[in-house]
Amino acid sequence: MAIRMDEKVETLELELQQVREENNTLRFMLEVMSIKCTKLESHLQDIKKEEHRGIISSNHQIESIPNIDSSKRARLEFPTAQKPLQVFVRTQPNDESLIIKDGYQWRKYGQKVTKDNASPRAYFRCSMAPSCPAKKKVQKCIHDRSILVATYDGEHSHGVPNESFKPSSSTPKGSSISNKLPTRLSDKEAISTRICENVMQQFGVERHIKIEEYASSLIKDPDFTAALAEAVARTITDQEHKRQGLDLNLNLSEE
DNA sequence: CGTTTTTGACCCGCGC
DNA sequence: GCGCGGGTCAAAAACG
Repeated sequence: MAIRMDEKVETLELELQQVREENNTLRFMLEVMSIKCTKLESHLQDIKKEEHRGIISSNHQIESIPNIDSSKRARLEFPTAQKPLQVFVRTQPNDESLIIKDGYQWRKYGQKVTKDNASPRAYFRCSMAPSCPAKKKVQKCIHDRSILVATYDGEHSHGVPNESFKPSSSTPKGSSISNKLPTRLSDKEAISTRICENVMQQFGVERHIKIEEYASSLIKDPDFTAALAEAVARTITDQEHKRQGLDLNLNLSEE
C-alpha cells in the first residue's frame, strides 16, 4: 500500500516537474516576445520621430499646412487613441464559426475576406433593439487561430440583457459543454496578444518578413542580449522562489 | 412563413 | 482618375 502511494507521489512529482518545465518555457517565450515587442515599438517610435523631424526641417512653410494634415499627423502620433473595444476570446482551433456568446443577440449582415488575414471577417449588428447602433466585427487572430478577435463599435441603446450570462474564466466541467462557451483570455494573454496585434497593425503584414529579419537582428543587439539575460535570470529566480515557497507550504501541510 | 445567414454587388474613402 | 480594400446592402437560400 505504502509502495503504491510512493509510486503515485513519484508520478505526480514527475508530472509536476514536466508542468513546471513547460511553464518555464512558456514564461520564457512570453518574456522574449514582450522584449521583442517593446524593442520594436521603441524602434518604430524612433522612426516616426525621425520622419516627423524630417517633415519639419524640410518644410519651411509649416504654418501653411492645412488643419486636416495636422490632425492626420496627430492620429499617427497616438494610434491607440479612441480605438474601439477589442475582446479576445479563445475557442476550439477547429471551430470555424465566428460566434461569440457575449449575452447580446447579434445578427450577421456581412462577411469579408481581408487582405491581412486568411480567415474571413464577420460583421454583426445588434438585433435586440431595432434602433440599436451597436456593431461588432469578429475575426480569427492571425497568429493563433484558436483566438477570436471581436471589435465592438457603438454603444447599445438598451440595457444589458441576459443577467444569467457571466463571462466566467472558469472552464465548465464536462468536455461536451466546454466547446460551447468560449473562454476569455486572461489579462496577460490578452495583453500579449494585443501587443502583437498592435505591432502587426503598425508594421503591416507585407512587412512581416522584415519584422522577422529585425527580430533576428535583435539577438545581435547587445542591449537586447543584456535585457534577455536579465529576463532569464529573473525568470529562474522567480521560479526558484516559488518552488521554495511551495516546498515550504508542503512541509507545513505535512506537519 | 418569419427570421437568419450567405454572398455577390455596390459604395466610399484613401493612396498613388 | 483609377484601383484597391473595407464596410454595407439586399436578394436568395437555409433554417426552425
